[in-house]
Amino acid sequence: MYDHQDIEKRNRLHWDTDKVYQTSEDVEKKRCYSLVMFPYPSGDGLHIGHARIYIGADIYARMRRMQGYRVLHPMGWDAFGLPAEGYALKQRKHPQETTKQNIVNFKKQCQLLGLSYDWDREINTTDPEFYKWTQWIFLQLYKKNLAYESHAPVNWCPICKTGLANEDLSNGKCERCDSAIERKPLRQWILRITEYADRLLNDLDTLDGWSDAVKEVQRNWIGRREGFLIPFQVPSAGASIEVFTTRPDTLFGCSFLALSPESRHIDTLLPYCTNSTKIEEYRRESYVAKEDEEVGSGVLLKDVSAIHPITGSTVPIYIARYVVGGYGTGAIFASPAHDERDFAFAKKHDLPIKRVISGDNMLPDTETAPTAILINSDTYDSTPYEKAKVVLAEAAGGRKKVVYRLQDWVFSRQRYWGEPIPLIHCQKCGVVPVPEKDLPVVLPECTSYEPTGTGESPLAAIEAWVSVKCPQCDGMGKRETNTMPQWAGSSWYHLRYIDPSNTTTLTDKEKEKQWMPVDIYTGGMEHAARHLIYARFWHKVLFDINMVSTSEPYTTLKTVGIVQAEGGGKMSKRSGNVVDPLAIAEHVGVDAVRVYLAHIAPFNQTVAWSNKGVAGPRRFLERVYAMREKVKDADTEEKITRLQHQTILAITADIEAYRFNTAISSLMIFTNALREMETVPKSAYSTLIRLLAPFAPYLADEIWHTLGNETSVHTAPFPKADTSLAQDETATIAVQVQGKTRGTVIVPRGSNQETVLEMIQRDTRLHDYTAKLTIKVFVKNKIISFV
RNA sequence: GCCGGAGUGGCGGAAUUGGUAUACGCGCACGACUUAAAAUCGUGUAUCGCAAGAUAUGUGGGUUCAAGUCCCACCUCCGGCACCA
Repeated sequence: MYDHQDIEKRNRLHWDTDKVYQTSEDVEKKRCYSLVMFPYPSGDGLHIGHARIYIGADIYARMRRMQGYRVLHPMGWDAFGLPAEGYALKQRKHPQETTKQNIVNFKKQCQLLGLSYDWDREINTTDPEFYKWTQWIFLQLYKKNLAYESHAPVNWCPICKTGLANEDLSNGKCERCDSAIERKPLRQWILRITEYADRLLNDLDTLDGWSDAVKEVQRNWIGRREGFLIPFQVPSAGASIEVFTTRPDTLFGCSFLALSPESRHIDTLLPYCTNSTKIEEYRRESYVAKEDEEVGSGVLLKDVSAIHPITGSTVPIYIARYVVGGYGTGAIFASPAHDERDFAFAKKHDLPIKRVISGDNMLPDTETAPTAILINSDTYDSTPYEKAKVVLAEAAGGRKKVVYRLQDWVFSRQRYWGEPIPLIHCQKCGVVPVPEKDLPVVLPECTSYEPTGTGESPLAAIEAWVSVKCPQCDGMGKRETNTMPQWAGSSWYHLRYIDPSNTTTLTDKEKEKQWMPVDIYTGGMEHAARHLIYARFWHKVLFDINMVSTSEPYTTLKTVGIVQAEGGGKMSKRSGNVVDPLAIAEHVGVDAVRVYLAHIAPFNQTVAWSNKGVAGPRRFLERVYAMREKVKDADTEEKITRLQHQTILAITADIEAYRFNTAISSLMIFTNALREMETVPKSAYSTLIRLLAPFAPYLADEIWHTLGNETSVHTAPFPKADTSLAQDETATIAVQVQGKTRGTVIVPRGSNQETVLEMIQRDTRLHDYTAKLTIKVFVKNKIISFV
């Protein structure tokens, strides 16, 4: 038995003092920027999910380093935001203090796991020297008119007491505290991400290293739809309502208009309605959080009506919650026979349901025809419906319009623990950006930082901080008191690792060119529609202002599968089934935990933890360790040489593709082969140890030193395969009869059909099977098939 | 409902372009060592069958000399989005 704790301690010390993982800046070398999604340093410390991500990326980075690449493999802390602030509130401490403690703990845990980060490049989003540049980027967005102030209703979490972006919701609830979301008109800073929607969508096609799963999530999230804007006049109010539709072909089936409660048209029409009280009441209710919305709810706007743009007939107008405010124009025309929701509404309010497309409708007991045509549509009858879309849209005075499900990014939070938005409100000059020389705008110290719930940030109460001279007119101004969301720092942090202590710019341009884009980015799937969209957005903005040299930040993306509790299901403190990787490591050693996680399943696949399973990798490592006593300087048998080169090929390819599970299998097969030998040739063993090094860095380095090496195995060259030596000299040919495999014959590699037949004839059993049959197919080195 | 992903032994899983299904590991069984147990080492382990052999990759079809892999239909599970017009 090896003493893992002793080995880990000594080698950690040696790695540290010898700076084994320092980033090489030698531009002659091939480069590898291996980035992991940095964590929010939670009070609970590093969990098994973190471990799986970090270990995977670490295995990759370690192999690249040994292969002679200059490797940038850094780590940092995403420490602003609601979770950090919530934790501090619970502890009744200042977030600055708890964050600091948590980072110390988290960093120690990373080091225990043997992760080969270059700690000289550690970053922290809450460090003023870091968020100075987060604020700087905000100013660039502001200058480019990509940040704007709005008073429109936004998602409001009554528990977190802050406005939230759409991305922060899950099933209409607060993603953090699961409480029902309200709509609240609020002064907000919003980023115009929709301006970049098409580029965010189209450039997905250039990301060959991303999985289709992630790209699909992003495509769906962006939700690009092509349709038309159709104007409906409301003469009595002198107004015109534009509706968005993808189905102008159903215009003749229009039986009402529906407006979202958030539609500005409501304000215009309200004075002309005789039931304005009821409408206002309905509207007010819409802002309150709802568990289950009643199907078909809505109120008629009495005594105002619209004119159908083609037929000229009168169309009633409703206020209805099923129309989403932020999508399209927040107003629709309803064609109940051809839309499920319109149908439900029409049924409830007793409105006409008129079929206008043959076969395509929501009415029961009808079939859907593939080549539908218009019916009940006056002179347009018989027009194919696809064609009718354009024809009727034109007839109605409509125009083409592209809309997105993606909405602009609500970027301000009414909370304390975030980057202050670097703007000043001046009575005379309006909104004035903080001059770049005055950055960072440092988050003020305070004793009480609880959220107020009034729609104002706690910062608003810190008079001494808020009051500031206007940079333009020198008059009295007030600082913007909203802070940035949690996702700000992570939208650009990959650039700071490149040049973490630069005081004049966010990252040196020359260095940026040396390292960007990130070669391989490893993290959780849960960031597919949030961090990964935000970061791509900011990166494109930085590209447009010539701060970065590529339009995409991350070339290859690897997402990790969830580690479930023993026997399946979610780990939770409540069920007491949380697996602490470091507690397990204390018993079996870090290396065994690493090998276990690598071997257990494909990296991106969900997997259940097994306490028993982790014993296997320890056994394996123990065997590798024990074998060193049989190692002698000796010639290697051909068989072993061949297997060795095959193993190198397999493992190299597997690590490159994040197939760690099969890499470990190959390593075990090679180990088992060596174990059968009386004496193990030193060269083979040395190869084994270097192949093992990325997976089990502690034990590998320990053994490496006992083999007489002075320096670390982690700076030793990774084994290179000789393809010609990896070739088998024989081939096993499957003999199939009528599609069934009846046996095999072994022949020299590359043998022709005649040789194979000869071998079959020597085997009486196979000979009997095949004697009267003819050869249908012969594939060299693989198969011979008789019928 | 829409969009993705996946169904292979008792369990986690393996299988270049269709070419010997079940590698590797866990578990289990038996054996060796031991007074004994643990650990370790060895052997075996898809199912049925004494055997020859037959049957097996979610279900049902199809293409092919040959299908886990390709095509069609369906079922189940997981993830994402969801009153998005």
